Amino acid sequence: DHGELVEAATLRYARLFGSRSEKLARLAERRPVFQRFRTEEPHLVFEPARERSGFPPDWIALDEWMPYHQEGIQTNRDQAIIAPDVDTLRERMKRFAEGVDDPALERARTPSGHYDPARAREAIASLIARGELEQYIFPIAYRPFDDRVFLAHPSVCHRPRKRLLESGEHSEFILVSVRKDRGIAAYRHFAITRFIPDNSYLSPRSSCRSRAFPIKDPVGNANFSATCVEAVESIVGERVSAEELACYLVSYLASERYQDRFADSLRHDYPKIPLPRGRENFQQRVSIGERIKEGFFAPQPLDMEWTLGHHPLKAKSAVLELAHRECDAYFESEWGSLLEDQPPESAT
DNA sequence: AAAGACGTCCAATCAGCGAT
DNA sequence: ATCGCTGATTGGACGTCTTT
Repeated sequence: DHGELVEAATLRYARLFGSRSEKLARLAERRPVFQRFRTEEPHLVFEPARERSGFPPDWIALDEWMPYHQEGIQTNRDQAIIAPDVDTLRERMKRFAEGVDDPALERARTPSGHYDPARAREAIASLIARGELEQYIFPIAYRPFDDRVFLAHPSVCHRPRKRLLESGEHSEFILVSVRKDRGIAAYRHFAITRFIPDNSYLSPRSSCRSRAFPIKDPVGNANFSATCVEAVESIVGERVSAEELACYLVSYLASERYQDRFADSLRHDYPKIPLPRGRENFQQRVSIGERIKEGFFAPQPLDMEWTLGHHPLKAKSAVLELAHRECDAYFESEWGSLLEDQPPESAT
């Protein structure tokens, strides 16, 4: 028996950046390097207190807005079963079935605890023999602005996500986000795709997997909770479609202002979005969201550096850039008071 | 049993940096 | 120019638990 805990230990935190000598110099300085902090209920996390308050309590989490959501495709054999087009994939699968040499098939020929190449080869051969191979070839949003096709057959694809494929068939577009992210890079984990996303669409890190929120569920119904739809409709005063609701959410999710302001919360769970203030607010946000959506599907003539998820990109569509600015400006005008929210006093 | 969720861990590769 | 080191990136393996 060590008695009851009377006093918590003093916790101090520092993270140093730079070269070795810079770090040593920083450590050698007299002034304190470490930041003291207190842990906070309920989780008593060993991290300095959040700099800012999180989402306001009445904002609604994305997974509440859109009840059907799933992780993206995880093939475990990208090289073999993902291809730029159907012909390439079909020919490659023929080579796989026939045992013809092809460096792209190396993974598919390597056994692992969860994968038997011999069985996979048999399964593919039989698909080809029955003329059914193409029934399993689907488009995939592999990486940002890099759509491809993949073979959604369980013999070769670790997680083909059958239900997600069905959703994708019904959905005009799909929102892509993540549940959490431990990294230190800015939170930029939001995209709109035409096809169902790969698990690593936003980031290859397994702790930060992409999740698809299709606007229609696997059956083809609007993928929005009845509660949320009713709440929005009573505020707006008329029926709203799945597309409109999705665009409304997009007008928040795509804003870098929003992403930066709530970065701490976004690292721990899904984004949250408030109900609209009124009819006009809803309509304006829907129209901003529509332009963001168009921007994601437009050609990319702008030579500029930006980040989507953890992927640095070198080109951007002019439509998207304009819509992003519009998004930020609107967020600022609507939620300026939240942006001014000062960090709590931190002891040093 | 299969599919889904969600972690840890791993290997290959590469970039930056200071030292040799 | 090369070497060793750190750390990030990338694509994946797999354990464990839950849900279907």
